[in-house]
Amino acid sequence: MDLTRKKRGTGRKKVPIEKIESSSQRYVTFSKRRTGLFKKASELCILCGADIAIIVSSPSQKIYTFGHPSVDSVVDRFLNQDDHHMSALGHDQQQQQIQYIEILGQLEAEKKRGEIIEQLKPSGWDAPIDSLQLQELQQMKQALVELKKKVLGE
Amino acid sequence: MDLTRKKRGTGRKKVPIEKIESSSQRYVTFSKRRTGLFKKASELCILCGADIAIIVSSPSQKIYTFGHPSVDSVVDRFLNQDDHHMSALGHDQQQQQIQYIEILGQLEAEKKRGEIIEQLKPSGWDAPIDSLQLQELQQMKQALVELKKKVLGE
DNA sequence: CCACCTATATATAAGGC
DNA sequence: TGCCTTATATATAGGTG
Repeated sequence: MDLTRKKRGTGRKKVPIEKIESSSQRYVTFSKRRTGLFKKASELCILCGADIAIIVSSPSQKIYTFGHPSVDSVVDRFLNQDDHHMSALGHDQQQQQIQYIEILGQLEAEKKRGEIIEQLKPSGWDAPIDSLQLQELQQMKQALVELKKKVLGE
Repeated sequence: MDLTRKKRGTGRKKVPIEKIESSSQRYVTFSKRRTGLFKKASELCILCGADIAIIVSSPSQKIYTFGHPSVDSVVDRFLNQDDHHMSALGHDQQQQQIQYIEILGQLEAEKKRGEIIEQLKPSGWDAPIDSLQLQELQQMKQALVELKKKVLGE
């Protein structure tokens, strides 16, 4: 072992959260991170007794899935939640989900400036938050806490 | 800053990948890791241009989802795969998925040896599902509202 | 494309407020 | 109940075989 201890590999470097242009590099990253994502999911299942279904569609349309106990069972439970009838509202709200991702990207791209904060200004956003959604809010809030930190100067 | 530099926090400790007994601790971990999982997913979406849908069912049956561009679109593509009509095979393959998780546990326990890994080869599976609706996005929306307020500076 | 390495970037388990 | 800090455990980008 260790015959010459020559430095193989230059170590990890920071990569901005934006689309990777090099297709070959993008594929490598996709492969590694998909594996990591599935591993994280399985750990969450085991540690907390949660059930999870993940469906990933690569740029080339190939589909990969992860499911515990199975993709079916989890998706099925999701469908049986109580509402098959809210499809009309769904569309509008999907935009919110997309926004979440875009905001992540924006903050990442311009975190050095404090100008972004202006752009995020909500006009008259206001909504009653009942206890049921409190947990969800907490989760999402946590998600951007560090981004906020970066924006305010990392 | 750093008036006393007293050591607050003992730092992260290793936690075995097995069910967390303490319900309160389990909840904390579930919350943190779910957030982390969603973040990883969003990064994968951005970095590689992938589309992802994640459905998580907590031990208490509460459902959380992540989707880009939306849970619907991804699940839909999943369903429309040319082979989603082979529901018969699904069952058999589900076993492999379960195995995947179990093997990860073993890996964690015996990672020092390099012989177990050969078995995990997740690829595309299919599932007999009809259609998918969503409503958790409502919560996402609420979350975003709160997040924006936070970013704006409380 | 897979397995393995190294150097770093990130995620997070514990505690303190 | 939440948020923040700190010390570590993990995940991974870049390279090699």
